[in-house]
Amino acid sequence: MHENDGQNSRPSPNGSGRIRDVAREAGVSTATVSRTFNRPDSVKHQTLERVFEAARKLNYIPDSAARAMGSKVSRRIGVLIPTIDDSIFTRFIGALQQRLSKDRYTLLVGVYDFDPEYEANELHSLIESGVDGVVLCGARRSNDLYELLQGRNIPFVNASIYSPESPYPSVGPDFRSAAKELTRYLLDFGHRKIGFIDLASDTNDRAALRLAGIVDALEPECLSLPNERHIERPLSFEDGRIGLRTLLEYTPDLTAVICGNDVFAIGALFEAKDLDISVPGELSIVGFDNLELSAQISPGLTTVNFPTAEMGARVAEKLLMTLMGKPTPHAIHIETNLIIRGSSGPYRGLSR
Amino acid sequence: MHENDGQNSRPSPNGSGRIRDVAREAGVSTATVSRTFNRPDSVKHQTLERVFEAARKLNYIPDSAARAMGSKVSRRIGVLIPTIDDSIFTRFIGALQQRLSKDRYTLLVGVYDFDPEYEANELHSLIESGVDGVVLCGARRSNDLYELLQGRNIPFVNASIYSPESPYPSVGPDFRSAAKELTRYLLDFGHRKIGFIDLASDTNDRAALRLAGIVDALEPECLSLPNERHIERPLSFEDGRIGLRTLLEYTPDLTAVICGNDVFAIGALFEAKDLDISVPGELSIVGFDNLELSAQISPGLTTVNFPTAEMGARVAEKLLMTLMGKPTPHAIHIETNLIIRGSSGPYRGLSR
DNA sequence: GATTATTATGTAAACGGTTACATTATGGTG
DNA sequence: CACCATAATGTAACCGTTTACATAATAATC
Repeated sequence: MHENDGQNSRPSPNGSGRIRDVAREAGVSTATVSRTFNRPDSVKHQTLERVFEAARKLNYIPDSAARAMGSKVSRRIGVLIPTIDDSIFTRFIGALQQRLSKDRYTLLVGVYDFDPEYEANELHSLIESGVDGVVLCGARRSNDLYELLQGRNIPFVNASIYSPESPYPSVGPDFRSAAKELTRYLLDFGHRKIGFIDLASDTNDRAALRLAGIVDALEPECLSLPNERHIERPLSFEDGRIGLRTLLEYTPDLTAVICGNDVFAIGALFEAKDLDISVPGELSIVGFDNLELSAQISPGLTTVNFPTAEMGARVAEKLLMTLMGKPTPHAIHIETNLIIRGSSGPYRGLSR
Repeated sequence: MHENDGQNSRPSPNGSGRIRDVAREAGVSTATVSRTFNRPDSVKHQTLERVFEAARKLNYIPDSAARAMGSKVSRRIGVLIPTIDDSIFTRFIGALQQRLSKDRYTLLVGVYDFDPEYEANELHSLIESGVDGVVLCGARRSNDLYELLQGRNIPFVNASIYSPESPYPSVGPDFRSAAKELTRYLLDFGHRKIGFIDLASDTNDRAALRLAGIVDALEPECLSLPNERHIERPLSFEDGRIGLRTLLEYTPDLTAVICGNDVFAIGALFEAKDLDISVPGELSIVGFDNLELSAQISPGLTTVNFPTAEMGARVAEKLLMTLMGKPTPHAIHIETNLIIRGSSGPYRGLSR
């Protein structure tokens, strides 16, 4: 009864009405074709085969825009990252992607260059693309953005930060504790004049937390972090070099530098080499993140391992749960651990 | 005459029928709202204002899926890159993105890990997302993919390769000539035992071209590149190290290594340092790409500068032209240039 | 001021799927 | 075998825009 009527069965002139073509070819209705792809177990085995065969024959690729329209769901997740030039973030989105694709979700990436205004733009653009959920980095951002998401009922997760006290869900490390631990490690080596290079802490809460953690460790020793020993720079190897030079300018007897991430730290390491400062003999340099490069370089970089791949998987899972209406922990802690390599050691006196 | 009728003017329960809400609020038809955003000069100034005001008030964000459905155009471009872990590609997509956004196009990125099968999957997924155009890397891929694109009339550009003789449009450097020039540079220093580390040349035409270029330079000198001096590895610093170790195992009197990209080269540089081989005294190491890191490291890496940011802009422009139906050159050449730094020099004899 | 060209807006039919609901086939029971 | 529960499929409305075409407003011309 459902066979081709033979008179209008050309597979559409150039690609229009496409699910209909498959339906006609297989001799079923469009609803059945749709079900075949979306809920195969609700379709009789034999019909399934016919539809698959027809789809294959016609080279059918469903139109996700139409799907999104029809179903009110796009199966797309958006993620906003501050930069794509730090492999810590590419690892993260790689892991996100991988986990999401298992549930047939697709990832849309927006990059905002650490600029809150771009971040807002990119979020709008993600929403325009119809994402079902959003992943953000950190928690510090304009209230407007949170309201935008909540107003549209778009679930989201703040990644890269662990903030149980925040009203918003989060998955990430406790940078404050990690920074404290790292600083303690340096203090135990006898370092007293410690410098700090990081991103701008006013727009970046991770940087602010690292700063707080350092102060946490310094205070019991009656030490502090004066302004001239706290440098904020944009992110690049070169800025790590600049950071170190600036620190040394004001504090020539500096004995240790904490860098908010390994990019700065590696830059500082290069600069130390060029300045003929022996590491760790005269200067200890430590970082955050544990990039692949940090293990390769020599001396190896002492750093705080930040398992962003694991974080990506956890974030994805949390978001997927939320999308399925299942409850999830409000804040998930990602463990970091101190990795000690050759770039740090006891203070051994200056040769400068 | 078009004012609210007052009885069903609630701004939609939770976000449905949205362009209608703006239309109602502004007292115009949905067509006018649509025109307001898409061809503002076809709308009377005063109406424009009213619509913008209404849109702002209702926090209107158009639904791009619906737009795509209605207009048959998504204003999305897809790009397929082999990896996101090499900053040469992040620079590239950054530049692409930037140029495309000027024309209000959005970029969708797919990563295929140098695996042709993934590449096919990702291309399907891009098409499913309704991209208006596609950017690929290199030209060597299954015919099916080309047919898929052509069958659907989706314009595309092969980036990272300059192939005027290919039937497909391309924008990129001439790796063969560049490799030849780089090799000549080493030969002129007296190097005769040269090793080569690169990606797998069977699936990667850029690697194949670099290989060909090296051979081009060696042949006139009656030299060749025996198998044991040609290593193919996946892409990572560690694989650069492995590559160098393997080369030295079979050819202990190696005097120079050409790496297909700077990641390998930097890995090799690290390995040389760990093996106490002086660079460039005992061994010259050169690469391709000119990463930020290659200038920072010491010794600085001699390499072939590959302006991927420029390439991104050119690729974007070519694709945009094509989308507007304007003719473009079939193949565009991106200039590379040799950057000489400290990692290469005359052969000065072994201490091994 | 009637007529015509031009500009601004409205009307309604697509676009390609999904899905609630209706209908038909299938299989199990007494 | 009539009856009913269940499984499989079909019908058609709907999602939020765009756009061809129709119509209304405005400007230009005589």
